Amino acid sequence: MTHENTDYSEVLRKHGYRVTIPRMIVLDAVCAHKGHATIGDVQGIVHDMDPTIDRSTIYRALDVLVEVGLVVESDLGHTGKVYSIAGEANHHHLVCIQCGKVLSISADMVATLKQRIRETYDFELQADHLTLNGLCAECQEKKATT
Amino acid sequence: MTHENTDYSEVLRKHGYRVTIPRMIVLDAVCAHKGHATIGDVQGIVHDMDPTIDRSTIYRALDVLVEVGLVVESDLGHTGKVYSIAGEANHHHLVCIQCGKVLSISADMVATLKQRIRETYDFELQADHLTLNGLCAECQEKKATT
DNA sequence: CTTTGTGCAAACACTTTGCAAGTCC
DNA sequence: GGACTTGCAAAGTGTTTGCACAAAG
Repeated sequence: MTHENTDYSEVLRKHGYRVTIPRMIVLDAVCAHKGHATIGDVQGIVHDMDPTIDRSTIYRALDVLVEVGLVVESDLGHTGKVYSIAGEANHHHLVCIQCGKVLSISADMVATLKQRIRETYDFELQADHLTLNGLCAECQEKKATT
Repeated sequence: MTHENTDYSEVLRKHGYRVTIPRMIVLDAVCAHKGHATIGDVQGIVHDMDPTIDRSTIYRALDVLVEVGLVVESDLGHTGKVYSIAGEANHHHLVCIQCGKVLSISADMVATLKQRIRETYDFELQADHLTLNGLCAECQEKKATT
């Protein structure tokens, strides 16, 4: 569930990258902020752990972590890019285009759609962190009242 | 098909906005660039029509047009925000997270999912311009070969 | 004639880059 | 020791804002 057991050092080395403290901290930060961490979130957490780590380093570390596959980058639209530990439970997101609220839905909800799209278009929907936009219950009401 | 027949002047006025040349041109630009226009696209087209129109004006005009509902703003992730004329045919998008390619799929493809999500979560998926991320055929191969 | 919209320029937030010093292997 | 990384500071990007002038109703 955490990344403690995964040999992330190994993964980095395998890709020719070095294992450094800033990278560990950035990885920890993404892990700590369970769920989706915006760049802002990550920067905040990293800053708490070690204020000397530079913003640019965080950007570069995230790039590396995404490239080696330890971290997944998704785009929830409203919020900008978000980062999460790879290999977490499969789940998708309903993002309200009005208020930005995020709901999680189980992967099997979209399983049939996924298969139909694969068959018809030879297009493989994202396994985890698929994002679906729309209106949440409250914002539907707000819109109706207007 | 174009916005010629719609009384867009009326729509603007109804919302308390004035009908101005820059706004018309921005609307024309979105309309001209059939499909999804990025902000860059719009700026380019507008600049061609009238180079004196300022960037800031375009941003403001788009905001207004989206607010009154003449233009729809969606977020395809990779490309950033895109704009399209409201009321065009319903269709959704498959966006490749690798190469950014965009495929269109018909609305009824997701109809059942849409209904299930409405029933289960009281969440109304976007009627048009829903965006689904994943890997296109080519990028699946590329990834497999790697 | 009053209110709203525009162009300009400056401010802004966010991200990227170049480089010397520091760190990992 | 040599190559990769970092921090710093500076340069980009793309977007927003304040304000005097122009235009719409």
